Amino acid sequence: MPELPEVETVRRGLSPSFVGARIARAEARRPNLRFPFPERFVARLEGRRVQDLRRRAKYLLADLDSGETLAMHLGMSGSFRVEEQPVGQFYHPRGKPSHDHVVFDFESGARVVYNDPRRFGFMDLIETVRLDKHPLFADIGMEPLGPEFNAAALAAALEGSRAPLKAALLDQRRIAGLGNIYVCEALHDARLSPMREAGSLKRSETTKLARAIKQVLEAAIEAGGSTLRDHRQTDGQLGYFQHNFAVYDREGAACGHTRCGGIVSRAVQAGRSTFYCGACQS
DNA sequence: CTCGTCCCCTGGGAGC
DNA sequence: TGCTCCCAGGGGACGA
Repeated sequence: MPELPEVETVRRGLSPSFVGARIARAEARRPNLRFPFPERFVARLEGRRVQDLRRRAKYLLADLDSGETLAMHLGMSGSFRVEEQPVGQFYHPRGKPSHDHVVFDFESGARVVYNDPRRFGFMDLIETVRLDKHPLFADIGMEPLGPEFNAAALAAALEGSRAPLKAALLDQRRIAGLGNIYVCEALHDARLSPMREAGSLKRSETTKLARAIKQVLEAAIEAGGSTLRDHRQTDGQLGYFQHNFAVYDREGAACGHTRCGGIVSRAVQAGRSTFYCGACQS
């Protein structure tokens, strides 16, 4: 599910519950998600106050007053929901598995539940001062909404890459937080072919692309992210940026660019769908 | 190194 | 209805 805009939407939704709050009780309802939970996971959470809730790439980072940071990745299907009035312990509609895997009960009485049917998400506890050097974060590239991101920085990140543009933009070591949806959308916005060799862009093209990436991400955050099936804002609301997709999941539809007249195509790159307009993206 | 392929897992939708 | 097959927002482990 979640790319940068969805994770940022979740961060904003969770902040009122997390920041400044103390975790009175935590619960992991299984030993692992994609990876095992860290040693003594629950014990290291209980009694801790959350000092800040940040985002880096597609990770949520809750800084605890113990000097550790709870790093959370939502994988493909992870979501959080906030229950001001906890609904109950093991509510399984129609007996189906709930996929509620982690529960945070705060002193305030608020409950935050992490749900993840596919369990591609994971959580870890990392010493805060060493976070940037941790293997999960050491190689992650620049934030596209950060102050250091511009056409020159993008050009530098793509320089020398012989990979298709699509694959290079998905590579978290070059740029952080982009996924399949927003890469497709940004490339269409910038009228660049996903098949272009990443290192071959001219300066005018990296300028257009940098602008498109920022614009698409900001618009998606504004819309509360995109809900294809799983993504919810933490209050249960759907995101609605999917209604603004120009190409993603729109194979056969008309290209929205003025006077283009092209049709959206689907191709497979690196095992994943790429949506683009062959008429105006070059 | 850098690239492409496969795989982890569950559920939803299409097609028969 | 109920199969079966295909596909899905991420990214780590491989092998070439």
